[in-house]
Amino acid sequence: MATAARALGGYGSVSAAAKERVAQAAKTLGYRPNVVARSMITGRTNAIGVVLADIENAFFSSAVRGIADAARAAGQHVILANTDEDIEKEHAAIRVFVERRVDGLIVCPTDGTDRTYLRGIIEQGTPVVLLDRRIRGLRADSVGIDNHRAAYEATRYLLAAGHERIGVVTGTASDVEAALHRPGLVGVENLVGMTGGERTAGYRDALLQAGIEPRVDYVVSGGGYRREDAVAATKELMALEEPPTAILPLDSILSLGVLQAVRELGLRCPRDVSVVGFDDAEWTETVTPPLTVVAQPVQEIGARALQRLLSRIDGSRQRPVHETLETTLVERESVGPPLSEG
Amino acid sequence: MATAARALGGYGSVSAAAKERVAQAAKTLGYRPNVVARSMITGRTNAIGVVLADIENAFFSSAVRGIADAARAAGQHVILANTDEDIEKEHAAIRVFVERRVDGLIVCPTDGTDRTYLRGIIEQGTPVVLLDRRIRGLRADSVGIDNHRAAYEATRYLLAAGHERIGVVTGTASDVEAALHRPGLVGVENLVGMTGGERTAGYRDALLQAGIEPRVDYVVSGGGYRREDAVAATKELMALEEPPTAILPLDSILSLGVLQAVRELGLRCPRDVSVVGFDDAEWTETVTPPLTVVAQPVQEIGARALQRLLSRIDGSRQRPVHETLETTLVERESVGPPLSEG
DNA sequence: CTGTTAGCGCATTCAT
DNA sequence: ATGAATGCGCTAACAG
Repeated sequence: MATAARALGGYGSVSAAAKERVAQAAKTLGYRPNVVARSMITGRTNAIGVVLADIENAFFSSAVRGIADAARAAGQHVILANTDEDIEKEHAAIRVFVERRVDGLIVCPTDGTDRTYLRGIIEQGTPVVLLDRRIRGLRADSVGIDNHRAAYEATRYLLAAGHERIGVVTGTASDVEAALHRPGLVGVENLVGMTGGERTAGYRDALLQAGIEPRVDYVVSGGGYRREDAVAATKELMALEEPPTAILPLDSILSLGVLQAVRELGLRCPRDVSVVGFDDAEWTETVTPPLTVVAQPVQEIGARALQRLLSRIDGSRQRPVHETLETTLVERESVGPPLSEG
Repeated sequence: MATAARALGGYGSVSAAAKERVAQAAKTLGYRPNVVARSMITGRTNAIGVVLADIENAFFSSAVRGIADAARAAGQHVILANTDEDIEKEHAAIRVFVERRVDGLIVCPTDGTDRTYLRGIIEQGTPVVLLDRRIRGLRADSVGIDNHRAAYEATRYLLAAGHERIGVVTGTASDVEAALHRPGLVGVENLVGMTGGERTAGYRDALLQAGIEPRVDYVVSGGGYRREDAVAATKELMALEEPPTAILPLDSILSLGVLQAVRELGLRCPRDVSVVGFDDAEWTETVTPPLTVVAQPVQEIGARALQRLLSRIDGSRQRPVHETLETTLVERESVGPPLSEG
């Protein structure tokens, strides 16, 4: 009888009495609904796919934590895929997820992602929310921070401390690196889906507003987002004829690299170089000196992304919204006055 | 015709010619197999559930990375659940996973897990592999390190440096804390599923072997696995009449707390206190001083756990094996000679 | 409100 | 080697 099914499935209308009896019977029989069969009918799997660069990276693991908590509250499951910033892996992961019939996707696209692939997925009916990165011209919500503004404020903070020669250590993929090196840093913000681009633009504009001409050789990238890359980049920076007196690494791993390079060069922070990092990792107040950072509400970014995805899954058809959460500049001890010429 | 199904599903026998034609037709029609329907028939979902305390913790995110890589190679998907060391959440997560018909489970049980719950799951037919922690009397494989030996060696290293008063900062849940405080630390290793217990036993035995009587007041727990707990625990330790000259924090977050406390107390490491931590987190060589640690091959632990799970899923019925991977003592600069009495 | 019927898309019999 | 028929466990649509 279908009444039993209705009672157990929680749909249609069932009398309270019947519902009670069915629940009782189900318990004694040890009945467990078959979720797979249900999914086949309803077309919903209650699973959402999360596609990111690397779960080992603290930024992503915090984001996933936020997503997972919100998902659990909504009865959704989180499936994970790492891309290592590799576009092939990203596409493969997404393809497999839609084949698996996930209800929706949260993706943090790799630098320079082509927007057409994701466009196809969306048009085909799988809702997508972008996390951290944002792709212009794509009908997808996104949740992140105002990267331009965050970098702008960090730079102004350094400027206010008296620094005029400020270096940036970024982790741009090599194929867009060239674009990063145009005179005056013109157009960096247009690099597709690049937080690094937007942040560099914020840095540039703060400089410009202070009447300082941005120097191309002050923006360096080690090629990847690994610490060794940042170490090399920092050494390159400090080997310049006029080395910067302050450095702005664009994520937490890069900050670690900058700090390491500073130490390896026999320099001291903040006496010889000041540093303002991105992301308030667990170790930021334990390193020497405690690191001043731009903190993002990472868990909340994840939670909001899931929220947005849910409303899309529930059929929301409003035009894409780009949600931007507030960052905080956490002042610690890695910024001091610039070293006077010596 | 069933031939098409056979060709696409890759089972039964099909002539090469037919296979070719079917593949062609499938491509032009844009056919995508319905994984959900397939799962209903085969009973396999190609998904494995991973249950751990907190994905934000570097140990777990590395383990998940290892699991995910191995899973991808095997065509399996990884579903995540965080328990926050809460037994209720752990049970709930596991229940939902088996209801979802995952092919298997990798679980890192919370301290003091009752073994009966998992036993039920296993007997009911879902393979389980334990990660990091291990539960005696449970018919499940486990993958981790030799906790006793790792702590034993770390302690001997400290002993060799001349330390005789060595403190331990652990993160035991409060309900088993009492057991940690028996005179002579007798029986700590029997605490169910506790890496902390085994490690404390290793510490105790190294002391004993050196002819030093273990002191109960040198083993402290802040109650949880948070940094603040370790800060408090360390301060408690250093406030003793005869404070230890070296400290052994039992995981990376706790190490951070110990380092922070040392600094807040105005002490210097290793001049005033030496420290040997567990787990080679990304920041260990960037803090001051670079931290000497017992490193575990965490990604590999995850990968091996998945491997073991797969062979169980494929029907292996051999008796449970407990796999133990090698640890490495990474010497850096946080250990020096003990501070002479003064 | 409840019972009956049909069918989701596939894998697996059984024939041929 | 192939085609036809059956059923996995459930929900949806319809009748009563």
